Amino acid sequence: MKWDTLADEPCSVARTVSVIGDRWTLLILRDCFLRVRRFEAFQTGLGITRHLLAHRLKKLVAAGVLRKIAYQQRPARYEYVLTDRGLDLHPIVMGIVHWGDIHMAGDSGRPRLHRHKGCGGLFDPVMVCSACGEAVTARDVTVEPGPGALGALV
Amino acid sequence: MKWDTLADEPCSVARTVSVIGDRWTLLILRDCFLRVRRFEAFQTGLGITRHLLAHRLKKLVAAGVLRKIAYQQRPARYEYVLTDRGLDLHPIVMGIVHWGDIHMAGDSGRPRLHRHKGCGGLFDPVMVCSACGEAVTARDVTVEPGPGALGALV
DNA sequence: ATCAATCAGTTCTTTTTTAGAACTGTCAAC
DNA sequence: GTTGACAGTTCTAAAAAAGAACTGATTGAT
Repeated sequence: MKWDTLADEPCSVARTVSVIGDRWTLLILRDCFLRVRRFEAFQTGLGITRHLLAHRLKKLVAAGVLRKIAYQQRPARYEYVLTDRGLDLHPIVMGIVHWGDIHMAGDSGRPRLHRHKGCGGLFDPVMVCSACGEAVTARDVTVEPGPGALGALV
Repeated sequence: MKWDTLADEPCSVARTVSVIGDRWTLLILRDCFLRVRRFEAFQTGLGITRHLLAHRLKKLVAAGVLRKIAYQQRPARYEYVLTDRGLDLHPIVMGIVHWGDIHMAGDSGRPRLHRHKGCGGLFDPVMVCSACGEAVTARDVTVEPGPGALGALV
């Protein structure tokens, strides 16, 4: 399988992975949600090579996840900010954070805490069913082919 | 930055990404949640090279996400199944699916549907606040250092 | 008894990607 | 007019992945 064909698979996981399924991309997105916006800030914060950072940012812009906003002219300089499409990745990033908090935090505890502006409390993300509102775990879910399925389920 | 140092960063995203932040690994996990268990099934379904599949499975077992269960002796043959730790990745995978459903499904619609056994309905995953139960979006969240933070926030 | 098939890998070479460092160009401030 | 900030680009070397063939244990068919 070639990576450029991944986006064409009849699978939402494969399609999403074709956009964000790369280690540096996920770390860049983490920084985006932490309000990092500029090339130098990404580069020094992450330790990514400048070459790769330029490449990844370009890809995220092309995918509609980030957009460039000029913050000065002469020389033209841009900030990279999340689009609505990019903001929709928040549950994925929060899910990643939460798994790390639960399974990878050492004795010193979790590195970051999240506060919900709505209620003012510290919180963990909980996944619930859009139909009934109850919390959902892996064992509560069955999968069936949808209209966009082309063939076998797997 | 070397990838083996990623797990030691004071960041739950980096730590989780050190386990699952790779395209093939995410696709393998998708198949795990779809009840794929055997080497040949992963390999033919994904089109991954056998070399890489063996490597990724070994890594996931070492990380405690999958475990090997013998389904026959002579020759010894194993199935790879999700541990509890692996099942906890479900919200991440569902988040990935949901983003693809919303942003990458074409006119033919989403490739797969999910049914909640609890209520019997088709559903989308919704992320809510563990403190108040309300739905949470990116704009509703602020981040602060936790006990495991070693230094700067970003 | 022999042959083909199944399954889970391993081993090789070639190609692609990433790391790491240095370089370019535009401007502002000193 | 020199230095420094910023946002890249361009190299080469090292690492990872692709692609294909091979191993080895066993079962079932001929």
